[in-house]
Amino acid sequence: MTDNVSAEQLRLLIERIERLEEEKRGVSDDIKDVYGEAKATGFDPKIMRAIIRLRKMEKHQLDEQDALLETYRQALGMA
Amino acid sequence: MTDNVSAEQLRLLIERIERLEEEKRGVSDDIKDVYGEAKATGFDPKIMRAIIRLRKMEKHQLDEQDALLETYRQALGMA
Amino acid sequence: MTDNVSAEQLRLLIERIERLEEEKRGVSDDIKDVYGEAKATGFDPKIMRAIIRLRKMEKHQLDEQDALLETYRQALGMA
Amino acid sequence: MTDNVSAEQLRLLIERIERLEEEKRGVSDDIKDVYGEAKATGFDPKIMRAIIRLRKMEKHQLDEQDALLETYRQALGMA
DNA sequence: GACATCGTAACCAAGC
DNA sequence: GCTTGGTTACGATGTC
Repeated sequence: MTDNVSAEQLRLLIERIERLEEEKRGVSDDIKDVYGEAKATGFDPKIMRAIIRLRKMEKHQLDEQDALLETYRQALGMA
Repeated sequence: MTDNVSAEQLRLLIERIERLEEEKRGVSDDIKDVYGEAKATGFDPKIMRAIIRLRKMEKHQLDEQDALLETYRQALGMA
Repeated sequence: MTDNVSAEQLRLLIERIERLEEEKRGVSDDIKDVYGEAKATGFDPKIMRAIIRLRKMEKHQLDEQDALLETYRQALGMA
Repeated sequence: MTDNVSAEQLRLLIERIERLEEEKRGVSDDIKDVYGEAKATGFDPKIMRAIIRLRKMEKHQLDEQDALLETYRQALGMA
């Protein structure tokens, strides 16, 4: 870790991460823009967020139920 | 903040928090004990956790739906 | 788990856990309240948390961590 | 929102947001992958995060924070 | 004993 | 400016 090769490796990894985080921030900004656009069109962002959260939760709950079912199957030895 | 009164206040607040955190750790340990007991009785903790998570999510989703409904009512001016 | 006795046992265990988790949430809320009180008195919660963390942390762990961080910084040429 | 045109608009906006959020999740996963890669190479992800945080942080903020923390420590009689 | 996953806690930013 | 929601980071737990 003290030699130059490792330092260079570390630098590259960190820069890759920083670039990806920037990209991520960009997407976040895009999302914010869409909310702004929606608001300008007359929709209430708060309601939109609630709907999206609910849709996500419904999906998530389905996944959970599947996982639970699978867990039971394994517990019962039904590979 | 530099005087003794404030320092004493700060010390008391911090000690209260530390005591509460200890109490919290105690409850966490109790929970762990119940899982241990359940396991010893032959139940699978993993399944139990899945069930509890699901029950919590179901409740949470009901709350969300209520909140959404309320949001709509407000948006429509139906206090 | 298939017979009624086991099902009843399981139900009781799960309810005990759910009750304990609720209790735990209560203590967490108490902690939050103390922080709120501290903030209202003029103390900075963020710094308070840092202090509590410090008091909890073994000193030598702290030193180790600082040393490692320093090593990395030097490797990257950060003053 | 009550007529079909608005409902359709709303649907499109929500789907755009959901698509962007998925994209964002993808980038987050990429970041996680890089950390995993770094770990496999022998670097400590925790320290890497600390470095990235440092690089992001304005230096004077850092100094201020240290000074304040020091003030509190002295007030509490922590060496 | 190391890895991955999950749950929790802290931090931050946005909205009211 | 205060509060709330979202995100990130950390620690613990269970697994392989």
